[in-house]
Amino acid sequence: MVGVRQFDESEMLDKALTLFWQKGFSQTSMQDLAEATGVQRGSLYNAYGDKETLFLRVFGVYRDAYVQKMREAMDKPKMREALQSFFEFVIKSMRTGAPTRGCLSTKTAVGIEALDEAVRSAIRDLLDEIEKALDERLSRPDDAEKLALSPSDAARLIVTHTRGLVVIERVYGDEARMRSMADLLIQLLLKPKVS
Amino acid sequence: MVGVRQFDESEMLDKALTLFWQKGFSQTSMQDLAEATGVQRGSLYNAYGDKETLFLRVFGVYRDAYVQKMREAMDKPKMREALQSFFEFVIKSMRTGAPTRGCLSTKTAVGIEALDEAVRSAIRDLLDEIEKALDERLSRPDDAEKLALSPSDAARLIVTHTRGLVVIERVYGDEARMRSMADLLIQLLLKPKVS
DNA sequence: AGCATCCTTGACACTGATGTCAAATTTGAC
DNA sequence: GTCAAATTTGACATCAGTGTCAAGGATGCT
Repeated sequence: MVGVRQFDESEMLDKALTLFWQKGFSQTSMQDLAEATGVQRGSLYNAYGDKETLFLRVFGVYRDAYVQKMREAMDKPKMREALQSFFEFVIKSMRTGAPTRGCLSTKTAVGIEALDEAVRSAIRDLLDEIEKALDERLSRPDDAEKLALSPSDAARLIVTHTRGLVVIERVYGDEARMRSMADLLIQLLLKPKVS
Repeated sequence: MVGVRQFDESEMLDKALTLFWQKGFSQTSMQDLAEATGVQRGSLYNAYGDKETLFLRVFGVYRDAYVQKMREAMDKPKMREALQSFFEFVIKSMRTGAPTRGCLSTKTAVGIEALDEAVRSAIRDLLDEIEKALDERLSRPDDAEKLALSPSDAARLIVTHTRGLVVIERVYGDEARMRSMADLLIQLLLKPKVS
């Protein structure tokens, strides 16, 4: 290594993530990123080639952190608590920041029109991971509650539902409403066991 | 009336709607609109002032047509059929075009970052109308099926769920998956009446 | 210390967007 | 037919974005 990178990559990616999350992919310019990260535009182009490649790198950071925290949230013995905690994490994640940042993957999925395959597939991977984590958690038997659907069906339904919450957040900005929608779904999915 | 408009406004709005729906608000330029509608850019500026005002006008057309067709779809005697038909309409609406156009209101809601109040409120109105129509339909008693939630809760949950379907459509482009998610929700909401 | 290599920096070319405007044109009303 | 009012038209000003590049600057290795 001779000419060596002057900036801390991980720090830069974190700051870039904050910005992409806040503003969305299309509406974040390389100039914005340069200002927010303290790294010159030219250096970013030198390191990543173009905006999309940089985004994909940032998205990887986002995804890893997101999935890990989500799994932690769901790691509770009782199924109902696990689901409540899952939704709490999901909602809190969107409601952070001012203005609230929403959901990066959804913003990207819906915002980019010519969703090129690399980005689309990154988002798909994330949703697949979320679904998988849910499926695994829901497959654990629970003494007190019985799932109204198969774990895999329930997992998919929950994934779809969380995507809906994202949109509700954007349109109404009403956290109580989001919680209420989450509770209703849990209520439909879990029936107390009849002994 | 002295200097009179040369273009057919309703025809123009229809074509503009097609374009906005296909490409989304941000990614549709006035130039694009001029080409697609056959009306010069200057004329559009003369008639509407700016892009957002034109969009709001177009969105009105979209909304009226959407709500009307949705109400028609739900106008079936049996609740289950009404819901199936509702979801069929929603899904078909998104899956039209090549590439499929998705959902205009959601694209706009999630795509525009600095969602100015006029646009945000137009979208909110539409979702409110959808919710209201669902609530009304679900409030009709049904001989054979019993709703697992109150009509108003169910209506909101369905609205949220359809927003989720939009995102699934964008990410997976898988119509079968969308139908399956719709069916699962119907299944959870409707229990055959126990006599 | 010197060098090769990579990074950084600022300027640049290019493209495409929005919104403005004056001049030309159309057309209903008298 | 003439006129006034609105629309149409094409050119223009302005701005912001992406990506490129050459020159200058660091820095690890020998």
